[in-house]
Amino acid sequence: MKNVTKLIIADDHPLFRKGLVDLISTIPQFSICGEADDGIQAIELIKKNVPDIAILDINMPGMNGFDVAKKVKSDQPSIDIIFLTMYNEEELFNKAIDLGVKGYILKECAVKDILDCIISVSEGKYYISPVISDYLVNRSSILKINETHKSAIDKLTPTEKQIMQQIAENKTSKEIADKYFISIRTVENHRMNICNKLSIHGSNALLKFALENKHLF
Amino acid sequence: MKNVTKLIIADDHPLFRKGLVDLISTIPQFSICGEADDGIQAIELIKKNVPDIAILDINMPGMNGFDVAKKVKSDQPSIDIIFLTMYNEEELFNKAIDLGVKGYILKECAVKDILDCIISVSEGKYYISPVISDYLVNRSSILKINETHKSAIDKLTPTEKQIMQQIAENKTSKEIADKYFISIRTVENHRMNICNKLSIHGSNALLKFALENKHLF
DNA sequence: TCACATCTAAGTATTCCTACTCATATAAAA
DNA sequence: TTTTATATGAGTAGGAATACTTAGATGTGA
Repeated sequence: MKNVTKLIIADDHPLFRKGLVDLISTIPQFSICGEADDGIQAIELIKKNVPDIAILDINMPGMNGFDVAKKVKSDQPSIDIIFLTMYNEEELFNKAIDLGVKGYILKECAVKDILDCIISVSEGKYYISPVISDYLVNRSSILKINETHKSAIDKLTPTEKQIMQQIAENKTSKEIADKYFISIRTVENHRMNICNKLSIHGSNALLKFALENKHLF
Repeated sequence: MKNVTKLIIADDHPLFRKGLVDLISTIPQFSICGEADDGIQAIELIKKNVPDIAILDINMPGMNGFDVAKKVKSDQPSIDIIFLTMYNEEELFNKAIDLGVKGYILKECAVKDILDCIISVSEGKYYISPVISDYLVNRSSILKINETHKSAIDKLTPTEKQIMQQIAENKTSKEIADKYFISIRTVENHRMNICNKLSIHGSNALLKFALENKHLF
């Protein structure tokens, strides 16, 4: 393991950047080998100074954090990347994970969390902000929609819930019928009754609902 | 805010429970008002001693953590619940969130994380283990499958990706055709080409794939 | 006993998706 | 220039889901 971890910070807000630099400077284990105002400057600095970790703001002029991360990952894959962002949106988070980003923290996080993140990543671990829990709890696909549907789901009979489980596993009506030794028409009737109870309409609506609420049945 | 936070711990592994008790005892802010071996005992203790927070193992004999949490949430909803579990599975995690559980940590977590969790919950915040990041990264729906499919997705042409986005939004071929002023047959051809490129077969397979990989297009 | 919910099953019709083949136009690449 | 990839469109076929109606069997609770 290295003695000193070299960091580069890219953020277009000077004040925030200064705060971060000061914070990191209190830890002797880390040294900051560059600061960037925007994405393009970040790329150049990373190429020139070859840090261990690059801390990137997602929202920057010129190239955004994603563009920078993509470029770095293809040119210098050994450099770890931390996203430091204001946006706690699931889409962005998932995209970041897919890009191979090692850390994801929100700017609203406590100072301690930000340091924890940098330390974890420097130790080769992943770190995702605990505050993400709030977005996990608040995001539509888990709670907002579910709260609405949960009561409706309770209206389903045991057999109907069983059918929903099978639908969520992408089984066709025929497969479900064969599995439980009942007529395919019975399964189709259950499907229709479920659709009515849940106020679901349109083609494949049930499959979509079942996939999204899989864990509730 | 209270001065002392009362905790109950339910876990069927005595050694682990002792470790946890010792750990928590080092913090004067917390006091342990009960320990349980199994779910039923946990319920009784919680009813009798009325803690602020209940720390529950998911895998317990008799009633499991979910059963206990459900009962507590309906009888004494003001009591916060923390799940402490060996299982880092998405299904369990989502179920826990839906139950209104405030903390979710894995037993493999660092001691510090476990303390952070209890402190956060005692302050009214949610806390989900940073190590969850590992499961987020490793779980099939984000990486294992995506890694396999990502290369395949790159083979899609821009138009095909556009079609996939629409499919992920649950649009029918007809709706997509109308939106882009092209023939429904063109859309259907794109669908088929996409199916071939991704080696997808069967009814609704494309919809399912699109929903699961929404964020990649 | 009567009412109600649930599970079972079928008839009919429509819409949508999948599968496979063929064809034309265009633009980029070899 | 010839090939290749891409986007466009159509013919034919079959499988599957949705929509709506009707109806018998069973069990539970009032």
